[in-house]
This record gives sequence, structure tokens and C-alpha cells, in this order.
Amino acid sequence: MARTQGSHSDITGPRIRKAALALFARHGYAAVSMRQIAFEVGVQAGALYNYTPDKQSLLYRLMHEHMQDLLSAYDELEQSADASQALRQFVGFHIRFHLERPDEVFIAYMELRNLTPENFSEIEALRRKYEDTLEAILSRGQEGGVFDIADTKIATLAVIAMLNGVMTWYRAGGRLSLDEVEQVYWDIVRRSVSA
Amino acid sequence: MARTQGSHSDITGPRIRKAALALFARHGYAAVSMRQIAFEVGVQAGALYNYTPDKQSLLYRLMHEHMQDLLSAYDELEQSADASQALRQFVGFHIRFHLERPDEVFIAYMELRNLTPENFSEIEALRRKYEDTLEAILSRGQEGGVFDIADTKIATLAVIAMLNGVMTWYRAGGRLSLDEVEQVYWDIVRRSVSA
DNA sequence: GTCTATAGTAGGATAGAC
DNA sequence: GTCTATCCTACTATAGAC
Repeated sequence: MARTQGSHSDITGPRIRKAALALFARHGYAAVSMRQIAFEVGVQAGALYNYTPDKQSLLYRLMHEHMQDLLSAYDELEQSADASQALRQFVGFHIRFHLERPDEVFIAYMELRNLTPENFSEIEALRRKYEDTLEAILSRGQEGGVFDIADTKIATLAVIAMLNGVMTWYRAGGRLSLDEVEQVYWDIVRRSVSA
Repeated sequence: MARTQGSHSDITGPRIRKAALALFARHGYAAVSMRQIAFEVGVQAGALYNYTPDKQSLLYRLMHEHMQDLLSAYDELEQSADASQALRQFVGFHIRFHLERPDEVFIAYMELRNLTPENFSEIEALRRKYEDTLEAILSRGQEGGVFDIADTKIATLAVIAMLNGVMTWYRAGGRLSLDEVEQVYWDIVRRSVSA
């Protein structure tokens, strides 16, 4: 990993974020030192400060980019007008998007408390925005008589919590394929909100 | 908080664990120092080592006691022979038990990675044991034709994940009473597994 | 049982050479 | 842009006095 002197401004930045992502996900933000990150990248600790003003900004940027990616990716879907179809779409999207980014997801959830209050507010707002897209689907179906939901706010949180659970156990190449996982979860979600 | 010399062996131990619990839950194990804990208790850092061999043991003990309490409390329930009733019982028990101990629950979930491998294995075994009690209920109902579940293992994890979500938003004195929360979640869980 | 003091280590961040 | 060197702070854990 040792590296002699040289200029690498265009690649070092991304490598730092990649290393930080993996280390934060594995050991937790507080337990990871700037020296560890630098070691993974193959530079000295001081060099990191050419790319981030401090450790906190590194964490914030990782979380912020992840949430932006999530919202952008969802926006790019062609949303079905049919609430039931839209819900199915959401379930599949959520599971696949999150399983493709286990480290980002883990950090986005576990490291919220290590953000400064200002940074926390910004990330939290993005998370709410994402939740709102699901709640909109549930409300639409409820009003159209397709769903029968006692409390759409709780149902929103319940569905997301349930889907997030897949991250704790799913492993590629395991007992179930991704399609099967998606099918099983859709089956559970569909029942839980159906009229 | 400052305290002059004196002997308090019977009360200092519990106070240390109580302080550690609150601090670990709020800031995370890695981010909390022994000095902070000592300050909360009103002793010097060195005095903590009369009660715990090290910081790791303090974390392990908190998590272990929590899991033991959980299993004991569930064992004390008179379990209904009817699978549907048993599931309803489980939902109510899980929600109430966990909402009564937000700090313990938070730590038991978030600090798993800060346990040594040996300690992790022991806590993990207790967690599996708890999950198994729910899976037994679901399997029983499935075999009796009361439930219609594609995959009882996934359903177990999905239900627990969903119920755990309540911890992230429920606040006493909020929009919904505990009874209402329990009712809404039971409604969702019941539908999601019903034949 | 708690104190003060400290050993020994490691942390975030910066300064100046190349 | 990266290096080496370092400031200053903080940490866990221990030793010995009271």
C-alpha cells in the first residue's frame, strides 16, 4: 500500500471516500481513525486534508450522496398510476437498491448520531422525503379503496422497517434468489395493506 | 457530581452500569470514554475498574443482561395454544417490552460490532433463541392452516424488523396510545400472515 | 473503595519541505 | 499533492497513597 510522492488529485478523492465507506461500515465512524483511512488509500494521514476539511465532512458527504442517489433513482422510475402496482414497484426498488449498497445503507442508518446537528437535519430531511413517496402511494390506494390501512403513517414506517430487515440476513448466493426475496416480501407487504 | 472519598460498593456498581447504558445509547460505545462514565457517576475513572475489568466487559454485561431479561420475560407469559392468539400475544409483548427499554434495545442492536468475537457469539445465540420463539408460533399456525406463509424464516425476520421499527418513532404522549400502537401493528401483522 | 498521578498509546489536525 | 514531523489533546488502564 505504501506510495511514493506524486500527484493524484483526480483519483485520490474517490479512493478516500471508498475506503472511508468500507471502514465506517465495518467498524463504525467513531472507531475509525484518519490514519486507518489513509493507510487503506496508501497515503499519509495529512494528505487526506487536501480532500476533506475534517472527518465529519467525510461522513456527511457519504451519507448525503447516498440519499441523493436513492431519491434520484426512485424519481427515474416510471411510476404506475395504479396504487397496487406502484407499491409493488416500490418494494422491488427498495430491496434491490439497498441490497446493492450494503455499506452505504448501513452507514446511513447507524451513523446518524455521529452527524453534527446541522448535518443531521439535512440527512433527516432527505430520509423523510423518501418516506413520503411511500406514504403517497399508500394514501392514494387507501383513498381509492384498493388498500385498507388503519394508519398510513405507521404503515409507511412499518413497511420500510420490514424491507430494511432484508439487509440483515440476505447474502447473494444464499437460499433464495433476489427475485424470490422480492416475491416473498411483496407477498407479505401486499397482504398487510390489502382491503 | 464531585464526590469525596467513601465506600459505596453496593450502589456504585449499578450506577456505573446505568450511566454507561445511557451514554452508550446516546453517543455510541466507541465514542464514550471511561472518564465520561466516571463523571456521570461522580467518581474518578480509575475507580470504575473496581467494578469492571475493562470497557468491553461493561458493554457485554449490559447486552447480556438485556437479552436474558427478554427471554425470561417471554418465558413467563402463559402462551396460548392457539397460534393466532400466541402471535397476538407476541406482538403485544415485543412492543411493550422494547418500548420500556429504549436504551437497552438500541445498544443491543447498534453495538453488536463492538463486541469481541466471543462475546458477539454469545449475544447472537440469545437473539436467535428469541427469534426461534416467534418462528415456532408461525410454523405452528402454518401447519394448522391458520396462517398462510410462503417462508416462515423470512416472515419471522420481517415481523421482528417491522415491530422494531416502532422504536424509531414512538414517543409516550404522542399521537397514539400504547394500546393503539399495539392494535395497529397487530392489524398489520395479522393480515401479513393470515390464510 | 476511591483518590491522585501517570504510563503508554493513539487520536484529529496543522506546518513546512519537496 | 504528498510527505514528514509535530502540536495538543484524549484515551484505557494501572500503581500506590489514604
